[in-house]
Amino acid sequence: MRSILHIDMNAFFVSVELLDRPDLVGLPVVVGASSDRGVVAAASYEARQYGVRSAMSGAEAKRRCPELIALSPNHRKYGEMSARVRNIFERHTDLVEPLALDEAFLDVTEPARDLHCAAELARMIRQQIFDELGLGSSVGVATNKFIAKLASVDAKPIPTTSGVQPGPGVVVVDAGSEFEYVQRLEVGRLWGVGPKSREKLRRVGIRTVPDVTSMPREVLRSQLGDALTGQLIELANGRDDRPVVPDREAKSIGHEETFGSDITDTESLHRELIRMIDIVAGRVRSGIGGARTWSIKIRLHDFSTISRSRTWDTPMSSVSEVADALDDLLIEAVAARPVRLLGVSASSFGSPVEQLDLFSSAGAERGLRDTAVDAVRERFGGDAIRLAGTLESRSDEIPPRRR
DNA sequence: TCACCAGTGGAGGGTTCG
DNA sequence: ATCACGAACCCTCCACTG
Repeated sequence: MRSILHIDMNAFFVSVELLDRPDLVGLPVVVGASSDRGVVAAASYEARQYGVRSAMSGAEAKRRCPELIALSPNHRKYGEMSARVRNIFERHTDLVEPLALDEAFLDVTEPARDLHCAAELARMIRQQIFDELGLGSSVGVATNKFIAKLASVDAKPIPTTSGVQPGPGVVVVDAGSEFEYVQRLEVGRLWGVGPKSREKLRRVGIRTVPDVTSMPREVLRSQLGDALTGQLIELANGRDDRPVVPDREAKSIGHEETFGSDITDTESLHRELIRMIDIVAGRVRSGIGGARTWSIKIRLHDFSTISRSRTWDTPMSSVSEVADALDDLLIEAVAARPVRLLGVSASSFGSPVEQLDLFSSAGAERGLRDTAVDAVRERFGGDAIRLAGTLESRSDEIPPRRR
């Protein structure tokens, strides 16, 4: 029997900001949404009393709470604080799996023999986070990841119209009561069921978790496919044997941007492509070195999305070689239509095979050049060198659409 | 020549989550 | 027309291999 904790920081981005702004404690504060086009990244519980939620547009949030205070985000600060929180986790176990900056699973089966020891440990960790960092958190304690994650929601503070109730902080779901615990839920709360799957399930009369457990497997499979069906049945029964995996390796690295206004000319498109490959290639080189598969993602004016990819036999990280191949795919796929978004991503990582490059002098030169570019940027900053293809017409650059 | 099997991997489209 | 971004994962089709 495992002991799993799901720890979730309360209103993380806002709470971190308030450490530097104690004058704002107790007020409706959000991070993000500083312009009307932006969205709320995090909301204080006081703001939530007004119905302000994360992912809400800034305009909507201001409408619900006119005296709302909007702070601009500072991701570096959140990353640093997240590392300090993680540090506290790692005093208690090596089995820490971060889900996001503000969330992690801990497998504490080793230090805590049963769930009640685990709950004691959870209270200690919460206390340490509060004492050392001044931040609030909520913990779910259970025998598996899914139930622990659900329980941490129940551990949260409760915003009501008459004030913020503290919330229990730690919630334990006892071994053996997992099934009962999930039966009360709506089907959309199951991990992997988003708006699309929910609608499919609704069409065959499934709205709640008990509906899932009473439905023949074949009906589910016809709607959702094999993988999701298997997972759904497990979760609906309160079972989840996924392990806590620390140090998950990234399987892809990408970058995408929505343009301030749609791009219509091939020249600008080409320039943006090079710029994005350059960004991704830099991250790829600083990681494992190269990637065999490079993909582009295109969103057209009408929101339709196209992806194209090319896979090489050996890992690639040379901007110009990748660009040569992707540019053809891009021009062909776009077919002169207006482009709203462009993205580049790399996957199938491996270290580039040096010997192969050395036999082609052109390849070797390119490899050396990219490495030299990285070295200069390391010393003088990211803007010290920009690829020639991205230099033209900085003046007519369109402002970013977001924020 | 056709059909089949199982496994693998690429391509392209899509969903979900934070 | 739900907002943008980054990442993981899934499905289907298809080609190739033995």
